[in-house]
Amino acid sequence: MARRRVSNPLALAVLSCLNERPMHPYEVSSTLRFRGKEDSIRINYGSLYSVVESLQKHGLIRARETTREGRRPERTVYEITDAGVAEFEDWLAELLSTPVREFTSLEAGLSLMPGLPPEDVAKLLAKRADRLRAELRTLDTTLAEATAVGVTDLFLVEGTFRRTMLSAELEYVGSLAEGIRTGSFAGVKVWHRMHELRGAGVGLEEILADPVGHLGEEGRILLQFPPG
Amino acid sequence: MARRRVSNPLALAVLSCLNERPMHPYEVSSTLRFRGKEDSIRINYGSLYSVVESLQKHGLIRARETTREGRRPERTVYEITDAGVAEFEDWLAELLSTPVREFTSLEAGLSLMPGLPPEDVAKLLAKRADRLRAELRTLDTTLAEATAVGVTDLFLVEGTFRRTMLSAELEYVGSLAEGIRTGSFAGVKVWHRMHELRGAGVGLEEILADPVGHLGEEGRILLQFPPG
DNA sequence: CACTGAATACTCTGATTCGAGTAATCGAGG
DNA sequence: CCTCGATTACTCGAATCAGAGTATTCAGTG
Repeated sequence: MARRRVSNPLALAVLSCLNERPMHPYEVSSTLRFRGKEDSIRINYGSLYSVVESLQKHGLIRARETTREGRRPERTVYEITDAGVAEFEDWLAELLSTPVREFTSLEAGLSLMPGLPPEDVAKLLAKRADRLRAELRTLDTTLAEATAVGVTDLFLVEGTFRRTMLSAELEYVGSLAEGIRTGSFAGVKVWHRMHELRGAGVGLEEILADPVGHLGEEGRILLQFPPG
Repeated sequence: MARRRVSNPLALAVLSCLNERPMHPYEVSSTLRFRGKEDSIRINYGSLYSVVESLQKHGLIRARETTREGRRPERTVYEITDAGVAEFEDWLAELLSTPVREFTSLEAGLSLMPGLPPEDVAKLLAKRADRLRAELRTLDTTLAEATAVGVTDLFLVEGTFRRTMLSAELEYVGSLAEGIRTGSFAGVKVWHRMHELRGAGVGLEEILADPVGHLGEEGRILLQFPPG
């Protein structure tokens, strides 16, 4: 997605609004907010105005008129260009069809989790599971309410997608927490022993220099695959 | 996560390395690469050096010595401070225990998908499903190979997590594509008709001004919940 | 009819991020 | 012994982002 002139998804949302009819930036942001898009696309003023300027610079939108009512700040109404329509369709098609590697904070956390003792990690993950369950409950009631009022699947798609992903995360996190707690998760013993030694004042560097000596045969694995 | 002085997850990875032993920045990056962390944490030089500087500025790490071999650029070796260790543990605990709203590009795409005709979207999503299947195959062989060499669960956790999430996404995307194709997904008819009219030269603005007139009773929903 | 809080409509600045670019060293091959 | 590509070790600048801050209008309240 780096090759697009304007890469912020907010720009796509702007194009989507202007594809409907000309608007001024603030109207774009209110429209998006009203339609609940802020739940799937980060909207903030700083980005909005720089994104609009950038879209204009690249010929994807053009200023139509600048009006001023009373002593209010002036409003510039923009309209989409043909190039803008093409970019909108192409970009949207790409977003839907092409998975991109996204780095989540949980992945970062998991990849560095050996930095905390297993008992702590198990507790932290269990807490996360609780919070995920709470989020899921909220989301479910929101979805149920919307359905009750007659909103169709089409407008709930972001919500149901989020539901799917949250629920997959919950299942993973829950069973991981359990596996660490009960020790069924392979590697917990060495992991635990490592923190025991550290607590006793042995440096990580020392342990890694001679894992078998400090941790027994199970530590051998660290020679090839050091922890994070 | 905005309240942390240094918010880039790369900073956490740096702390994690320095928690092991003092290193110079480039060594940190090689270590992380060698351990495969670049798959879960974005590592790039630009960020690395500014993150290191920022960590130093906030007293979480400190420069230990600056050496120079021959005419090579000089290397500054950093070590973690007590405050740094505390920050590392606290931050890691937060990452593991607290879900944060993350905006994925697919969510953005889904929330704006009414901008393309349903037939196109169904095809694009089917393509995505294919690509997800391919990614899953690759990931599965990687995991199988690692297991075969004796790597324990502990060091495969990022991979198995990614597997879970990919597979949940695949299931959702696959069934969404199918639902749109077959019409079992509620709202497809109106959505299709809208693009038919647009193709015939009717503006979106016009349609939205009188949805029932243009789309029949099913268009009524647009009065309350306009599309994206 | 003065006051308050919400909504309108941006502007500005500092911080971050990215990735291309630079420049030296080292080992392998012809 | 000379060169070529890989590795080491960063530097720099342009672009982007975030979000606090500003200034005006308007609707409702006492």
